[in-house]
Amino acid sequence: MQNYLDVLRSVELFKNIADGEINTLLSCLSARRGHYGKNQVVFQSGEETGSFGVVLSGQVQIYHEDFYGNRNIIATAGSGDLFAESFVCAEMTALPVSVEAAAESELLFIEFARLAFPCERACFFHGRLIQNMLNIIARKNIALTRKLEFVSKRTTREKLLSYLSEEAEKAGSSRFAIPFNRQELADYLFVDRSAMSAELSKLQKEGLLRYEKNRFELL
Amino acid sequence: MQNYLDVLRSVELFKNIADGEINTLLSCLSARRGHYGKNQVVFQSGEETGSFGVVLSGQVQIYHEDFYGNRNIIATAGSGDLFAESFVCAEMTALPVSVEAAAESELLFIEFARLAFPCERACFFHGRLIQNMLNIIARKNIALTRKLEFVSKRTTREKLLSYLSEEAEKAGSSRFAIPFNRQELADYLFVDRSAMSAELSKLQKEGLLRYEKNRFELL
DNA sequence: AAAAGTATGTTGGATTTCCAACAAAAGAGG
DNA sequence: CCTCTTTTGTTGGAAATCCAACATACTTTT
Repeated sequence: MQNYLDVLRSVELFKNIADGEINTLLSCLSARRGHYGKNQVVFQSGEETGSFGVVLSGQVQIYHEDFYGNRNIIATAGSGDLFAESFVCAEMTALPVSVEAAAESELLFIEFARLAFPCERACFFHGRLIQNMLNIIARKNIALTRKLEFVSKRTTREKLLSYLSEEAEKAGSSRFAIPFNRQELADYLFVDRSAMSAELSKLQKEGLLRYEKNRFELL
Repeated sequence: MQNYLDVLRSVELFKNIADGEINTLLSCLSARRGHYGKNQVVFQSGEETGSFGVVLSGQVQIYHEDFYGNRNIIATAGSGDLFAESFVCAEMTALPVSVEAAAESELLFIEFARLAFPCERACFFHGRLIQNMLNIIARKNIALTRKLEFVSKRTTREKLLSYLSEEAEKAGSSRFAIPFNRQELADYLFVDRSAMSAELSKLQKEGLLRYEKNRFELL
């Protein structure tokens, strides 16, 4: 695992755990490592698993296939990210999604039970780990709720304004930068890029907004 | 607290904790109780709090006010529900939302730190509680992701089909009942009720679907 | 500096939603 | 059984989105 120490250090789940402890921890958790080729299936929908994953290198795609066989990409996880952790923490019996390597990937699997229940050696980090996990999932929760607030709006204009207004709030200023380019923002808000671009122009013409690249100002 | 024992029993956070233990637990957590009149503010946006709430009776509304002062209702919590738990578990410094009593309510407040860190008496239930909390938040997470998958679709038709297709999958059958009436479903999918009703008729006419009341069949 | 590639803005027509108003059906209560 | 209320379905016009295509500006590469 030595060669992935820099990645492991950046994994939020291992926050506040000293480098020296990570190896102990991984063996206590009996973490397994696996190598996956591009497009190789990691988890199959319907499968039962007590383990979640950590991406050491490469990238995986989490997707859902509906009744008609359409594949819906729910998320992608890159180096340092967790995947399938919510399902495992919710103690779901069967996975409602599939996971596939989007590129050649090195993955780490950790059993939830090992993480959640103190071991006989009473390793100190179990408490830390479960708290980190709670933190991660709670943050994801907040991000999802936030996004849902934007996309609940009916028009592109309203979506934009609610998004931008919250970015302003977050920045504590009416002038702020956003972490998206136009296409990414459109994807995030589930709208058409060109229509969104047009709406942005309109908002600027109407004097509600000023922008240049990814820097905005609400007026 | 005696008079609320039946509610406390139904609180998911206290799952797998014996009735007899609940009083010990509440005092170990130094839970505070509070009475709120209708429209009284429980938490103010921007406020710092280390406590989350449990609704013992009545109802609270969690909402967000944007740049322009529009109030956005994010959720309502009724008897037995938690509120503000994600923010506290994410260790956010300031609340990004406000909470207000929607009716005369009896609320319970629990400090996250008390819940997460074992006390000097090493009460056994701390581990249980934090695991329950992880479970609750993970489930909410899954529900939010699920909803986001539906509302990410551009047309009412696609939203309906993806929602119904997942309900079918959940039920393990192409015949299933949904927990919403038309208005509720429209609100859930963020679409217009009448347009959705029309789209449902159309789907039925086209032979993709059969329905009656809240019972559906995918074809 | 030229060329290729990427990001953003603009426009018009087809499609879809939204909105408001109304009709029909179902349910609740007296 | 009748009345009142709620739920669901229907319709037409206004508004908004989507889509495709293209123009322009900006970046990166060679």
